[in-house]
Amino acid sequence: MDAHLLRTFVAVAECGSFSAAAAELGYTQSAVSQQIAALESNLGTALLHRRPVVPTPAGERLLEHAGPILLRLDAARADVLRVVGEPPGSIVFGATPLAASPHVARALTELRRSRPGIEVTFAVAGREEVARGVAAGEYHLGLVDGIAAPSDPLKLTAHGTTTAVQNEPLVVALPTDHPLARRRRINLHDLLDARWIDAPEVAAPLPDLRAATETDAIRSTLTYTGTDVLSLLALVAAGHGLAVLPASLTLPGGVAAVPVESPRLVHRTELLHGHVDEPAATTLAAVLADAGERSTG
Amino acid sequence: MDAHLLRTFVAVAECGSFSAAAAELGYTQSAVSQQIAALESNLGTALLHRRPVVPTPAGERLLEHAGPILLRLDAARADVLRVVGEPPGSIVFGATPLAASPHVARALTELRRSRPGIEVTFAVAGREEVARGVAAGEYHLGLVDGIAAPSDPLKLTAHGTTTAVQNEPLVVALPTDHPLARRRRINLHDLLDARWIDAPEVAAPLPDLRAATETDAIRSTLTYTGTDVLSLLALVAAGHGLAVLPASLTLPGGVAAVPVESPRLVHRTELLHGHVDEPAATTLAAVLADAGERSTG
DNA sequence: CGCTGTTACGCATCCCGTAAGGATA
DNA sequence: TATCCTTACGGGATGCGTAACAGCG
Repeated sequence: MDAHLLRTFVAVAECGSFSAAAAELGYTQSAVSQQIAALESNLGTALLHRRPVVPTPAGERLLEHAGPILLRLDAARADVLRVVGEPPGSIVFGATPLAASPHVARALTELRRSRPGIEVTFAVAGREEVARGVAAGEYHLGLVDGIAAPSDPLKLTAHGTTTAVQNEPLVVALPTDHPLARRRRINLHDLLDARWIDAPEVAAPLPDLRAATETDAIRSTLTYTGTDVLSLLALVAAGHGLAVLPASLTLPGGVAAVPVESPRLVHRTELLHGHVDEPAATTLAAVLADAGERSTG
Repeated sequence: MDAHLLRTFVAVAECGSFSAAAAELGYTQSAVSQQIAALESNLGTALLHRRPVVPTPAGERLLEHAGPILLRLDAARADVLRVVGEPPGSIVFGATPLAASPHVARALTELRRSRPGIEVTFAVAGREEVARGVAAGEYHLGLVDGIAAPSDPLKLTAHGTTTAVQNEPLVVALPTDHPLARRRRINLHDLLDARWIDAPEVAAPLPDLRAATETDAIRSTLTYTGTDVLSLLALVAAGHGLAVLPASLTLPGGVAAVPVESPRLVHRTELLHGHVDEPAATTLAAVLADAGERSTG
């Protein structure tokens, strides 16, 4: 099970085509075919159906491992190089939208204080991209949000250190003219029939809500893949569907927020960093966590 | 960064010798030398000092990643093979000592109920061994204990699914004639000057206590590497040192238990399992967790 | 000198690319 | 027939082992 075999296997599975994967990886179709054959022979089982190219159950299982393994290999390399290389002249800071908005200003203040004159780049991206980028050394620090049971960690495929920065309650965002908009609190089980907006990057991902409510009844007719929270809120205000958001978000007109009472969930923010940035990251995490404590009581 | 290069790197680092690692892996010394050279050239930095053979800082960092990567590769293979292979005719159940004693009987009852007539093997081993064995498919199920902040997960390098089974308070075990033995509760910070027994497999590991108390003052003059709890308690009764244990443990004469009030820590037990055993594991986890709830209030 | 790691060199293997073959729509 | 994956085959690179060499006690 060589690493590059896993890499091409992932590429083939993602592309759904040997030839497309070959083009993407710079191989010939023949080489890709041979590599997949080698992997299947090594494991003694078929991993892909052909025509169409779809993973077998065994292939699905391997896919679950392959991504994290390859990520960790990149993380290992990045980590070793960080030990050897000089400290970076600038800091690249990745954050998911719902993590960035409450924390970016404070993080910048702390970074300016601890490393005067240093150049900082903020990049807002999706959860997987931030986790991957921090592991691979492209970002020095990352802030990732998500929902979880109270005190549970986020389920990230992260390979550096993760530090909890903030836990805060959740709210359901709904149009102000929605019949439930004036409720004092709400139970997600009462909203199983509602229409949800599937906005995995700027709201609680629906799969997480399904897991938390232990049902797959939560359904959506509108998917929003962007990273701009205001756009999502405009959709909510226009009645296209509901979304679960952190309570601290300041909402524009037309959108009401009702605290989620059950199931017990929190919006959690975690700071990720590679090993070498550890001292700076520790104080940064402390500052952010302290701010989180104060703002959420 | 090929997987087998990592494997030989780990072996060399563990053996502290190229030739010993070569013997262990079935290579010649020359091959090992070439492999390490290839890895170092690939990463562009030295990983090992020679004579004596000791990891460089970069090598230390790589070592932190290499173990989990190799484990995960084994886990991936085991997982794929489980999908393909037939369901096992017998179940191998691994557990750490402090996880086994309260749960083994109940787990056996549940396994007998869910799979009548099935043959079950219980193996008591260290934390790393159980986590590794479950990932590699040698054990079908594993119970691992450890200490953690309340609701925090254990820090294991596990690659299957982990489910919390029990959280319970901690006690300090001390001889009945110890001056603090009649206290109603105790703060670990008051015991920094005490003498501790370093028994990582049958008591709270001292490094965890140091991390929790945020000091490295906790020191030990006696190490116990076995997996028999009673032997440790005999050492405690004889005044050789203190140990932190789960509160539910029934203590023999000569040993007193004082609840730990601060820092806030719990003794946590988690069930590990590979993917394929999921249905059985889920109900087993539920049964164990239910029992834990009842026994600890 | 004895031990251990490195370097040189030859050989087997592996792996990719080219090109031909076969299966499916 | 067109597309896509597989197979056959050749050449280059890789990687191991043998053996000679070099540093350290």
